[in-house]
Amino acid sequence: MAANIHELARLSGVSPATVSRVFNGYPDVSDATRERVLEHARRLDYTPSAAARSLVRQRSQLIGVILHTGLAHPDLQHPFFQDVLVALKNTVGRAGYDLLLFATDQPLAEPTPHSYEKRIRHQGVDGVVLMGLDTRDPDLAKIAALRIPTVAIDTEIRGPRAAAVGSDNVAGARLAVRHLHLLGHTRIATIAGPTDTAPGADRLLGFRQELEELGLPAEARYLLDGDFYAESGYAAMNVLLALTDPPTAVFVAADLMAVGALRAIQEAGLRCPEDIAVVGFDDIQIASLLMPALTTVRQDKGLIGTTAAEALVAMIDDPALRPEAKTLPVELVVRDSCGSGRS
Amino acid sequence: MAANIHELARLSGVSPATVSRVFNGYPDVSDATRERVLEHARRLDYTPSAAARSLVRQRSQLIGVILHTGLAHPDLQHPFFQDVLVALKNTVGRAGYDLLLFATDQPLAEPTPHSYEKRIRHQGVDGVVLMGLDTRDPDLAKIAALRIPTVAIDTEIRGPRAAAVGSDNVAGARLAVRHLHLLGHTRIATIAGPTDTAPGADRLLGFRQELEELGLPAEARYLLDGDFYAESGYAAMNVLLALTDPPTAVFVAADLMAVGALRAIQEAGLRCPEDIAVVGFDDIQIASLLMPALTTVRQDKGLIGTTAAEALVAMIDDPALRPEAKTLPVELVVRDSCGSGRS
DNA sequence: TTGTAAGCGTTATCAG
DNA sequence: CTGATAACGCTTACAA
Repeated sequence: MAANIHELARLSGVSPATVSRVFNGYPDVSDATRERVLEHARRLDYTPSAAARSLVRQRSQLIGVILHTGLAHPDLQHPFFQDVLVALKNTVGRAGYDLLLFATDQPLAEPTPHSYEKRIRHQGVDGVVLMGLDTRDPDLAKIAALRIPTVAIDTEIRGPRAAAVGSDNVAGARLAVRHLHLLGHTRIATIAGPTDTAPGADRLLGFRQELEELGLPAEARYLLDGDFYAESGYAAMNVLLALTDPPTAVFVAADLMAVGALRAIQEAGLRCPEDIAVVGFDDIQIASLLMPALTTVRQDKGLIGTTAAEALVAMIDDPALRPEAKTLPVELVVRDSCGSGRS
Repeated sequence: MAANIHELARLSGVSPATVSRVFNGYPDVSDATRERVLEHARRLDYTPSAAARSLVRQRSQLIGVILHTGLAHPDLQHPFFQDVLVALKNTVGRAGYDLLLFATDQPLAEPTPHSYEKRIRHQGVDGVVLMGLDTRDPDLAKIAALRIPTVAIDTEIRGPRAAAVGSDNVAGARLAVRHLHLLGHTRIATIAGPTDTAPGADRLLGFRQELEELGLPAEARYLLDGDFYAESGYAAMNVLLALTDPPTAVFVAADLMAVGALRAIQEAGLRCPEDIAVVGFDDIQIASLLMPALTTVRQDKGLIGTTAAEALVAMIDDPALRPEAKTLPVELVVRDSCGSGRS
């Protein structure tokens, strides 16, 4: 059915080698020959086989993407990842790569490769992008040891060919806290993300650092845990509101959690920002349309994806390149949920 | 570096053919041999090459996923698609397939395959999933003509090996309208999705059908267009509110648009549901945490993904299987945004 | 500028 | 139960 290079060569009256040259853009083919081959290719609707090409070239033109989608952290479902994925897809696409999304890591029939690290080698991907992996995920080290160009998003990673890309979570958290303090708040709480993720840990770190710099105490009861998802923000805020001396402001480490927090506030008959100010993190699509519009720390998700893609392609192109971690700037977007100062 | 089957065969003292048998789970290998091969494989950390295997088997164990991510419809960014993608990934993963996410279709260097249809053939994917394609996208027909097992999500498609999977959008819309009418509403508007998408068109159709069945007029000024995203819901609702006789209820064809609509209502100093009732569609993660909690038509996104995956795998396994369109049931989830009846 | 031929790492067919 | 051997479709020296 599908024509191959021999068939096309035969019809064009040339050798397969010449056809190959044409399709790989080699200059040393006469224009006449090139035209003839291209013409026949069009008629045959010829498309070279990626498998055959990968085999001989030892290059797959594939970027493996690993998203941890365990039950505990269904990360692909977090809006953050979609934006990054789109940017990634577009940028590597421009460089001639496609994305291979690794499917479940549940054990399959025995001899089938199932660990991420095996799958990476099995598919012979030219580069790897890691998203949503816990900082201490055992796969991290195994993958880094592969010496395949790797970029980890929002995760620390060490290895000769591995780089991390992420937002400046510490600075972002500090920005948020500082802003709240500037507005007059001193009883500032946080609803943190999981501390076994880099964003979770770093945003908490920034929260503490800024509190300390401002001379404010970091009280344990003002320090709640969430999982980055909406329900956990709702639950945590309810705990805060039940305190005898609830905070007047809360730094919520993710917008999605802030949605839940906002609801808890309103359900309690309180108002945001009058009774309690909220600052989120991420600037997801709906942040500006919530009531009140959410003040938040904006991550440039597109830039994260683009940066990761570019770093990856650069590493693939230059085997000697030693990757460096990239921390991208964030920005405080002031809207209504933090009010304009304590009255 | 990476050991191949010959190396492993040599070390194990058998032929490559036997190693192949072991790794493909053929029964006709003595236990002793099998053990020996497996043992050496472990020591070598051997992983078979997907490219070589695809080449000889003419099977890639890859499912191509195409998401239309044009500027007009950044569909991957819609929460709906993430959930579907996760379910898809898990289900096909269990059957031994990985997902190939096709990157940008912007033209690349000339001879490189760039149209989706070419890329599908280039990669030799065993099946294709289409998401977010407009009903009349020209790629649709080309892909369907490929005779590669294909499943289109939320898009009509015709072809011997192509099936559509989607929610019952018509029934869902009717459910919503009927519910509003039951609550006493007669001036019911809709903020529709793009009518060149199946969900957009069908939800509008259902809206109209139910209105007609209820003997209610479908007035043009109560019929607004949106693009499934939040901002468009905000804009459309503002138009509705500016009418001299605004509707008392609105069926919004997507939850994300409903978020915007809710904000417009509140900004106008009106209350939902007291002044205007809202019913959404999708039941996205935050729907239950909005204020008011959103009444909506729930799609089972996981089921859509799973169903698509299963249909695809079934088609791949059985070349004679004629696919049939699958329309999955939806469910009205009553929360607070529609009130409990007109007072 | 073009052709020949070897080889990329597997699997499948056919003997034994 | 196991081993040769011939593909699979392409690229790439090396020759011409």
